Amino acid sequence: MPRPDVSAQRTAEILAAATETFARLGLGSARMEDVAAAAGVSKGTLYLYFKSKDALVAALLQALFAPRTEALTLLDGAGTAEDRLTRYISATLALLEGLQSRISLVFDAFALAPRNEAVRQLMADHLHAYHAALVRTLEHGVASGEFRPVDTAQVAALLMALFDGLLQMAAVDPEAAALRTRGRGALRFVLDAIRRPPGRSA
Amino acid sequence: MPRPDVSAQRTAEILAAATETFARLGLGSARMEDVAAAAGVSKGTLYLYFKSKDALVAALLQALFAPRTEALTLLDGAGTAEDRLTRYISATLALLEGLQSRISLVFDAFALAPRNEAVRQLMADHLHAYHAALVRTLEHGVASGEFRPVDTAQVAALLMALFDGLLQMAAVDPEAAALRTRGRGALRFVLDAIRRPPGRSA
Amino acid sequence: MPRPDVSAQRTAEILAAATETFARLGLGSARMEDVAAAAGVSKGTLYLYFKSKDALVAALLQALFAPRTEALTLLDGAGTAEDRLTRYISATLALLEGLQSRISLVFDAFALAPRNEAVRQLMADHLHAYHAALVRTLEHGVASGEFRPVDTAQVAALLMALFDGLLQMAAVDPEAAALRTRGRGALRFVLDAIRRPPGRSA
Amino acid sequence: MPRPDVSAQRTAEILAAATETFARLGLGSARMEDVAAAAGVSKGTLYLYFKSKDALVAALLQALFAPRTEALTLLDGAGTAEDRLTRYISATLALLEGLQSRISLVFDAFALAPRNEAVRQLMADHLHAYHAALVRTLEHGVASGEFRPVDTAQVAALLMALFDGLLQMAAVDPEAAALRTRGRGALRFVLDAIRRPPGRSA
DNA sequence: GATGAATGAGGCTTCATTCAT
DNA sequence: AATGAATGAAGCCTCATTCAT
Repeated sequence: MPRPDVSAQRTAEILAAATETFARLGLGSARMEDVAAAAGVSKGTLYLYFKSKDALVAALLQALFAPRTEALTLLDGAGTAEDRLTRYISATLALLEGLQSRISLVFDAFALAPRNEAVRQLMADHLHAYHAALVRTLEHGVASGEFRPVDTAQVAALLMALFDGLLQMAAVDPEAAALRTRGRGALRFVLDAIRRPPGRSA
Repeated sequence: MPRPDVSAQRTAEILAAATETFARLGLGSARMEDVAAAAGVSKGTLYLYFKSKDALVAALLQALFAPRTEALTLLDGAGTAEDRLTRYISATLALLEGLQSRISLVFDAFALAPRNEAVRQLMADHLHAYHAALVRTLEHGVASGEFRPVDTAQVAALLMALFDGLLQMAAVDPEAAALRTRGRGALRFVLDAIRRPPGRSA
Repeated sequence: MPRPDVSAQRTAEILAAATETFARLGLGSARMEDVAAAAGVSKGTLYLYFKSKDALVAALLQALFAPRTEALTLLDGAGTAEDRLTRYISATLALLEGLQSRISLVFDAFALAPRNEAVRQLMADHLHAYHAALVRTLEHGVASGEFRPVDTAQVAALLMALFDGLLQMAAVDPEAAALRTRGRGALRFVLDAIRRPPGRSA
Repeated sequence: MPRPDVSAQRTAEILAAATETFARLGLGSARMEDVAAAAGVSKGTLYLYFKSKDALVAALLQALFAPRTEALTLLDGAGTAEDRLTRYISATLALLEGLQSRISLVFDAFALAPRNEAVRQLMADHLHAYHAALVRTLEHGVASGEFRPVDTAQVAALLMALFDGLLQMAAVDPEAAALRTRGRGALRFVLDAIRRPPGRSA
């Protein structure tokens, strides 16, 4: 009776412990010893699962961004463009709130990006996928007559900037509630601005 | 008669060299040796002007945010609210473009904030002043009939998020031109959304 | 009826793998993991057959020197002293050529000797047996009138130095052919020098 | 009044301490901490003078072989070929006796050579220079009629092997006196063998 | 003030060895 | 017997900081 894949489980445990530890202490200041302690294993064990601190960080950041990238599929789901945007933003805001405690990792990642090709690639890929999905949705809305014929690339960038910016603000001044409120408010603001006035279409 | 304050000049030189060096190598990775070399002084001299690496970093971040805070005075200048916002954004975008090469410092600062009270305070103060100035300007616009009666706090947060978010995106995918273009586009978008329709007021 | 001693066979396999691995990577740099991989067993298994890395090394070096010590019996065989020396040298040169790829082990052993009593003893025993056998043979040659009445201890030391020295040179500058050629040349040189001139005895 | 070149002196001190320490404990087992303690400096200081343990070892081995290479100039001095060989061997034997306590370094070096290009090059260069100088001297002796027309390359190799072999034997069984005695005996033996019989030339 | 050699605490990583399965 | 995951001691190296000159 073989044990369940101990290796994969242990990998996940270490990744979770590393995420918590690096978020708490910072990518640069957290020591591998801290991660080991948090994971309840010895320092040496860490190196059975990850080649180096750098590799652990890379894996961790990948895991950190994966759900955000996955949430993008909501933008290609069913319903009006506005439905999709609303649904996506709800999901993302929930993610970001769950991220709250690990938020400094995102900034560590941004700070690291210019000097770490793996990290830079990871984030660039995420941002491009993000932008492309938003553009698709906005174009769908424009084509269906839901939205005015706006510059979709521009508005997509604006939306991204908006939400990333909110995240940034939340990091410095964490009023947990505000993030969700402001996020929804920001979306409503943009939708109001691009929505085709109902009467005009007649 | 003592020479003009040589000390102050040397302090500024070190600060400039530190800014360049920390931006290039990262707050965590840059060594005091690197800063000394960039400043053209010895390592020991650094400690005559700054008590420690932490103190140097704090001073540097303060200097980094100072011009952005100063630019806020443009929001309280003369002219319509739209004039002021436009003027302020132009100045800020110019600052940000000048910051381009030091952009990762901002992320380092954000990453550091949760674990360094001095840094956190610095950034919180900046954000609060920023927000307050925007709110004042927006309220002025609403009062003067320039803007529709929007939730000024909400729109102020939105504008801040917008510009910080653009900065963040520029860091990962630096199309130098895009920052200014997108910045102006974003402002226009928001202004279009909040501007009172000219005919309606009649 | 138990199978033929599986243990002994496994021990030999591990020893062979260890020899190859330690020769390739060096006594100090090769890891038990490397040996295990080369032997096709797990790391743990190594410790079932050898108490420690040190014990494995000791066993390995013993095995490395054993054939050289065994070859000494050729010096006590039948024939003239010159026959015996020639026969012995041929066998030894063959051994050394077979050793070629493991030659660095010999130097590792020499380097280890002053700090490892077991190794020092092993090598000292070998050298003493070697010297004694050469002296016996040379004395036989002198007694039989084959050789001039040389200082046999001195010539024995010289012969040993000669062959070990050739081995050393081969390690740094491995012209495979040279070892055998130079070895035979060296023996001939010495034999020419100590052989009693044929005419003189009349 | 500038101090005498402190740096060079400190470099030499560290090199001396490293030589002693590595010889005593072995290249692989000695820790940088041991070297630092022997040199009377801190671990960090070592790295101001040598980039890494490897670099320190390389420098040390270079310094170890340098005097032996320099002694080769004696082979190109004045006098008969026999004079020169005798003079060279005396000098070398003196060196080797002085080397006695550091002899295991030589074997460490031989063991390292196949896996460390810098070391291999160093030793190969030394051996080639050594061989070339011996050949020149022997050819001079042959040309002047001092020596029989022997195969000089072969005899040169033989002489080198002889002395290196004696060194090797001394390492395992260090009878300090023996080295010098055996060394001179070996040289005399070879000279007797290659010297042109005085009567024959008539 | 200025220097830069020296320090040593501390981090990352390796690897011989153990032991539960 | 065999395994290989886990351990943790120990080594190399870095770098913020000090201080004698």
